Amino acid sequence: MPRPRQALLNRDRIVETALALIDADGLGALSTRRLAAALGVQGPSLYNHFATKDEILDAVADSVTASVDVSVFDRYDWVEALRRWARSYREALAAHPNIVPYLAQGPGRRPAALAMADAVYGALVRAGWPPARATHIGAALRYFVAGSALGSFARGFVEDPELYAAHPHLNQAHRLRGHQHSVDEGAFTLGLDALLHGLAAEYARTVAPLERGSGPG
Amino acid sequence: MPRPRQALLNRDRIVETALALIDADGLGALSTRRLAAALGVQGPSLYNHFATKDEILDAVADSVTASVDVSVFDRYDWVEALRRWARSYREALAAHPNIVPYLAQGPGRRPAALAMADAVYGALVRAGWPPARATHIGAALRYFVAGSALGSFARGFVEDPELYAAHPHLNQAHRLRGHQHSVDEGAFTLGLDALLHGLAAEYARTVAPLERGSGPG
DNA sequence: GGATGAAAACTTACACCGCTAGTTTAAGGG
DNA sequence: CCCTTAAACTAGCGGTGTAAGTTTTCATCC
Repeated sequence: MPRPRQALLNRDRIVETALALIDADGLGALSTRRLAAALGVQGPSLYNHFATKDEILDAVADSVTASVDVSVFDRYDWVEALRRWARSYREALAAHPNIVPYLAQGPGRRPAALAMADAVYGALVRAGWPPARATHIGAALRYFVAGSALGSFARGFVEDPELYAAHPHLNQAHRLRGHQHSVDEGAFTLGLDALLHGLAAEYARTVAPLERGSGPG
Repeated sequence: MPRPRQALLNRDRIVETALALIDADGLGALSTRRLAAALGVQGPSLYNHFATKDEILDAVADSVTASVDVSVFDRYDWVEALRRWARSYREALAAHPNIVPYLAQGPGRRPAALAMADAVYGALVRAGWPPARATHIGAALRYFVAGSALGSFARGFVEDPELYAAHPHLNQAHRLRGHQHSVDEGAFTLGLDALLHGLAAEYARTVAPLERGSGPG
């Protein structure tokens, strides 16, 4: 089949299908030939639309990042905005956990990831945090969110009671998988609350005193 | 070459060499053939010592986990123990960042990872945290540590000023790579302090009141 | 409106991948 | 001493990313 009258592929369709395959079978199971087959096409045809497989993965990763709500930074104070952003970020990643190891390498050159970094950093500086501190806070939150989405904590444990016999405190660990959602959710909420609580305390101690009277007016 | 008089391979040598290759060239660059070549041997010979490549990676991951200091849980109160454990954990991972995506999938059946989970969970329960809460705390800390080691935050940004021109707050982002260590370290310290501060606050509110008078005596 | 060049599919092919099967020889136990 | 097991080998299978070159169609310009 030479050039068809109606193009069979376009970047969006490739990205959508790739994400679906990654969700279904994992990052390792995505090959150019399998992806092409799912699109009704031969493997090398993809290279008319993307230069490398990594470029496809970049586009997939950015499509996930794009679904994170960063508008919260315009509508809430920095603590509440961070809380809502972190939740939205985690939801976006948890919906596609298999792409997280790739995505977590950093924003690189992905536009949605850069826009998100910009929004977070900007909001923190606007709130009065010194630039270096704002960077640290953004990084710390990203650490936590990425870690929480990277692999389910609960799914990391095997459903085999015998395995835990030698470990005195893990005798219930084989049940974790059954409570995966509540474990992962509870850990995330606890950690996020603790992090924000701690950050608010530092803000009150180091930033707020300087802010008083330095506002507009 | 048939069975040699002196065995050329053993599991430890394979694991060491694999870790060195992963450190040097990344997880993706480790192939059985390359690993074998580095050991002066043909690819399939590895399968006399490990059943699959994943089994090799499991052993590599566990050798990294094994260097985490969990003795702190016997020597310090829970807050200080968590702080020191998290630092030791992060140091271990940050020394071999390329294996982290694999390792972060959870303990699975790896003995050192299980021993670590046991120590953390046991110490928290001993301190009076309810079991479910202890699980959450261990998970939250692991999220944060794994996220921080997964990819350097600073290294996630490209050293190309033009890329950030469109983002009003990122005009200094291209300098992040140059301050990688201080950025990553600062973010980790800030986040860890905030997390522990928040946890201590919740402990004082919910656990400590019950502990009073319920100790051995 | 016919020539021209780019675009989008194709086929073929290369080097590499994880791993299996079968072979050879040495080591070690009865 | 024999026999099993172990540890290296070679050969090879099906799969991978992607480069190269082919064919045909579409869009554009004189």
